[in-house]
Amino acid sequence: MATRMPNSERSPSPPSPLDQRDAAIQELQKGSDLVKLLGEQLGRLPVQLGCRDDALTSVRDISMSLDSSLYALQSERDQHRGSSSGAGGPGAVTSDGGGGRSSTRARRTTHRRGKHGEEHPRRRIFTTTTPENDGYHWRKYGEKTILNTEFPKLYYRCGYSDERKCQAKKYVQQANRKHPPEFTVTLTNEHTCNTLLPDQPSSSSTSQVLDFTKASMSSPMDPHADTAMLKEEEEEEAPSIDESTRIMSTSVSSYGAYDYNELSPQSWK
DNA sequence: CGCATTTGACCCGG
DNA sequence: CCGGGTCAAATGCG
Repeated sequence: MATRMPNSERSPSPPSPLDQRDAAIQELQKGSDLVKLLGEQLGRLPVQLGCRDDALTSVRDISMSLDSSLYALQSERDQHRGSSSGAGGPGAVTSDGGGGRSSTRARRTTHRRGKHGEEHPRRRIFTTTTPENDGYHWRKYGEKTILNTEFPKLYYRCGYSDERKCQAKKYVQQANRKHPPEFTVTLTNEHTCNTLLPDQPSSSSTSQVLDFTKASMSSPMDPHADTAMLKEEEEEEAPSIDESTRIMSTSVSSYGAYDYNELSPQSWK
């Protein structure tokens, strides 16, 4: 467990001359996150406001734009840094996966990925509080407890990966246990299927994912309203986990500076 | 009854 | 050898 990043202290401002592109990426990330937050805030507004859905639509639009720009920039930087390969992508897909305890196990001699260095697929890492509704259908295919982490990592894959050959994957891991729990979401392989789920907005059923069916919610906020009770995602762990709560005491709420890990096995602990 | 999730086993890279 | 990622049989839910 001596595997620690030599950089025990992450400096917010790297001394090396950052490209304008990197700066733009950071800002875009921040903007994307903020927009997501805005979307949540909007979503929690009373539906009675007719403009709410329109606003949500706009927010979603903005988010997608930001995401696209971010993605493009990151791809550019990625291939600039790594090899000069033009991103062939997972063209040859070996049918065999990892598991399969069948007796007949053909050893996969073909190199799945990772040529000579940095050929890893695109990887977008960000944090959000609502990993469930990003507009895609995800199918969970695994869950693993990561060392030195408090919460397990959940592995999702595009629901149409079979028919549409969509290799998009998504790893979700709870970052902290605060009440608006944040989740670190790692998104790999852009969606090749354009099967975005029915848009949330529109007039009709507004309760697609969030069940406000019985929530009267006369008042916008209840003083004791804290148990949001996420309809999915993340288990509630055993009640024996306490340890010392000294980790990450850096501020509560208010996020002026986010910590974006980029292809680095960094951990909070 | 069909589908998504669960969960232990397996495989691979470091 | 260990840890992370994936598969696929079993189970639960609609």
